[in-house]
Amino acid sequence: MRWEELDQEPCSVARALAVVGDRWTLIILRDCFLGVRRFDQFESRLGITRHVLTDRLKKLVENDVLTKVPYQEKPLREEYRLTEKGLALHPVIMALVHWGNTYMTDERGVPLVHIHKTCGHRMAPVTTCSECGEEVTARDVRVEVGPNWGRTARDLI
Amino acid sequence: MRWEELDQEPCSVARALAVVGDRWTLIILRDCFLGVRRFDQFESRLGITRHVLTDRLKKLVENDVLTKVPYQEKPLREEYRLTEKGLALHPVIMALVHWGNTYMTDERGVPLVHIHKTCGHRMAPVTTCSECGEEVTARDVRVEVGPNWGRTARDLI
DNA sequence: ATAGTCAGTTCCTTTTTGGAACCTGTCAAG
DNA sequence: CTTGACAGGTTCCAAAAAGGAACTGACTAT
Repeated sequence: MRWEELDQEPCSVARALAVVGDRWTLIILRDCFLGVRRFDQFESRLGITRHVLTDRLKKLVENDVLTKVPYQEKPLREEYRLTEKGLALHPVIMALVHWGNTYMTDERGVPLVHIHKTCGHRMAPVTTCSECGEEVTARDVRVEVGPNWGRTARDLI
Repeated sequence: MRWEELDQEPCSVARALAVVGDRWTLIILRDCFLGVRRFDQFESRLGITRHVLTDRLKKLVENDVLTKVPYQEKPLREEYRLTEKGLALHPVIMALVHWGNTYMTDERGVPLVHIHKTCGHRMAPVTTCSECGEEVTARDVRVEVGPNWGRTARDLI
């Protein structure tokens, strides 16, 4: 399988990763969630090369994760903003931050903390079940193939 | 910034992505959570080239996300299993599946569903606050730099 | 008139993938 | 005792992607 064919796979992870699964995209999105919106801000913060940045932003716009919004005319300047689809990636980013905070810190402690505006506390994201509200871990979940997907060789083991 | 320098960044997302942020790693981990353990299973399911697979598995073992466990001797054969650190990535994978299910499905509907063994229902992952238990969205969270991290140019905007 | 800003594009080099073939140790069948 | 299969790689080369630096174009400020 080539990387470009990933979006046709019968798996939501594969399809999601076809959009956000490359080296720089999730870091660009992290910055979006921190409020970065302009090309040169992304460039100076990330140290990414300009044409890779151009390419990734274009793909994110094509996939409706970001939109270009003009913030001035003459000359036309546009900034990149998260769409609803893009905002919906927030749980992914939070889960990554939490994992990094838990397993990848050095002697200086956690670099970033999340504050829950509603309750005011420093928080960690907890993944819970939409049906019963209990916390969910890897061992509590079974994965099944969706109803309209025959059990093909690649669906499961 | 080069990709290899990412793990020194003062950001947990960057550090997490230094380990799992490349094209294939999260798809390999998806398969790990589905129970795949052996080299040739990964290869045939993913269609990944063998030396890229070798390299990714090696990096995951080096970063303590997977361990090699012998399942036979003569000849020695080892399988790859998730460590606790690896299992802790489950919320990331679930969040990606949920996002893919929400935004990337075609007319055949969702390819994969999660069943919560504890309550028996088909579930969606909900990210909640560890302190107050309420659901958390992107707009409810403020990100702050950790206490031992001075506010350097790249920390925030 | 000169310098600076923003958002790219172009050109060229280095690194990383893709694809296929080959290797090694062991067992099992004919 | 030769052949084939299997598991888990390694080697080789061509193609694709990323890194790095310079250039462009449409302005604005000094």
